[in-house]
Amino acid sequence: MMTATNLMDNCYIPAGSAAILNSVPSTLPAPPPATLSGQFPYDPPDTKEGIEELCPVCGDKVSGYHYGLLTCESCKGFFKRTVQNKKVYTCVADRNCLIDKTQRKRCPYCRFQKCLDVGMKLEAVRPDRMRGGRNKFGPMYKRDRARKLQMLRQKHIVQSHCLASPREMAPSSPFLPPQAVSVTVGAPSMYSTDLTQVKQELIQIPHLSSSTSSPDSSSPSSISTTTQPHISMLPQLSNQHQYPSVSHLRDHSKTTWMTTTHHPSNSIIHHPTYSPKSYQCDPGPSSAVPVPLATGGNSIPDLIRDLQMSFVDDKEWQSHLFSLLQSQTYNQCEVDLFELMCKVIDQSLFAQVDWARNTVFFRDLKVDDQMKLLQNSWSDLLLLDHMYHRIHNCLQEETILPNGQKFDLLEMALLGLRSLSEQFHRLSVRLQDLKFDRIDYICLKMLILLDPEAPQITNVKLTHEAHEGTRQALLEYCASFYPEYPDKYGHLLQTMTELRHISTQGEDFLYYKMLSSNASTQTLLTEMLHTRKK
DNA sequence: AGTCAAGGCCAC
DNA sequence: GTGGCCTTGACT
Repeated sequence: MMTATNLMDNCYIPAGSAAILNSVPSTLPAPPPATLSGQFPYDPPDTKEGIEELCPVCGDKVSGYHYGLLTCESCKGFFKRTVQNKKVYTCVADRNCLIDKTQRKRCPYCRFQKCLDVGMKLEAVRPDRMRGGRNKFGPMYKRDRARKLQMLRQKHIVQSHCLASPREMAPSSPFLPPQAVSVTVGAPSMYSTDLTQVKQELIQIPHLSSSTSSPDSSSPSSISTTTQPHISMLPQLSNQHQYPSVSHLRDHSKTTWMTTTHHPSNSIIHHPTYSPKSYQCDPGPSSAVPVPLATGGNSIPDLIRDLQMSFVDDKEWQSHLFSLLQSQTYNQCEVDLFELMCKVIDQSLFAQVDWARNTVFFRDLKVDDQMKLLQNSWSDLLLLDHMYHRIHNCLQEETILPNGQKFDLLEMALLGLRSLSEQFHRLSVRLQDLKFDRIDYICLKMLILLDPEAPQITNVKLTHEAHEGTRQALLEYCASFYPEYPDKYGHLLQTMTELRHISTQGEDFLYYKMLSSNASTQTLLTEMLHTRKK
């Protein structure tokens, strides 16, 4: 429950975040109707046209930048009153009330929650109530205006080009779907339709709260704990924690977390509209295993067939990644890239948890052992995922976020340590030389996860048997399908040693960077980092 | 002097 | 309590 005393505190944790974790998200305002700019496409758009948007909280007309982003006058006033007067609201329903122009007055609790969700900044409300003047957000507003104008101009250029030859149009980033280049005006129209659809597909998916950033924040210490919980894949946990901790997972698991059956939507988030350009180089259906012809009539070992069942489609993996990035930057003028990286890694960890708990062997282990195994392997798994998707699905090194910022995907895979990229590339080349395929990837992930030497696991026997079984299956597979690579199996295992070498350095880097930046310890990521260093 | 994002005012 | 309009004042 939101309290008066912690409202202005930097560490304020929105009361609704936990509740929203497993509730139906309130919908974003409906996209504005498709309209044609008067003289489009012959006149360039002006600045004003660029901010003709709808309030991200209620969908009313925007009156300007207020507390960090473009909102309407009423939400501005509401946010100000709430923060200044330290209002405490409660929701009489399920903390997931629809907030739109006509219903925004019904539930102040959900309205304030949504204000925080979309990125309104508590710190922009002045404690001293001083009038007039400018605050630190001024430059951010300016950049955002410039960026919106530029995007609008680009859109007009692309649009005119598209009208001339629609088939030649290609999105410039995963966040700019072909549909975005519709005949509409205003930035939200470029994304809100997509997000609404995404959110509808996520109705069953529990939420994770997350942070927005201040424009000048260069370290997580300046994170304001407002949330953007619309898109997430997390189990609901404590009210007290912005993020669930591993220990929470442990407790919670006894009721729902580890015992729930796998639902595809829990780990697979469809992004309905965009299509990353990286797929253009995808030679075929990514979920179809690129299996070479077996010699001597051999078939894929049964175990591997079972393992394949728990793996999401490759395209959906990327789709999920870009959905996360999009949701974390939607309607944000500017985000702190380090903070964003940590958030995405953190949520990737939950995806990793979700995947692992549905895999053979692992699901038979006790929760404590499951946690130990994940703590032992998460960074290797993250790195291997990126490496695989880079090799087979043309995952880009970097991407342009919806707000125009550049985000380094490779740096994220390296846990922030960009200097490891050369080692990463070398290892990628080695794997490519070994004809590293999807089954190799699946087996290696399992071998990394089911490490019988992981510290403090109790059921060493089962873990060892699982590891041995997988190892044997991979060995058979390599021998049957890649006879021309006599020691493919052995080389694959060697690369895993190198993989760990890279991920360990990344972990060290991230650990000390987060430590020195006084980051929140209430994320799964920080908990994983701390656990490994204990 | 103009801009615009803060806070304030007050009819509803 | 809400929300449209007003006042303020740093910044350009």
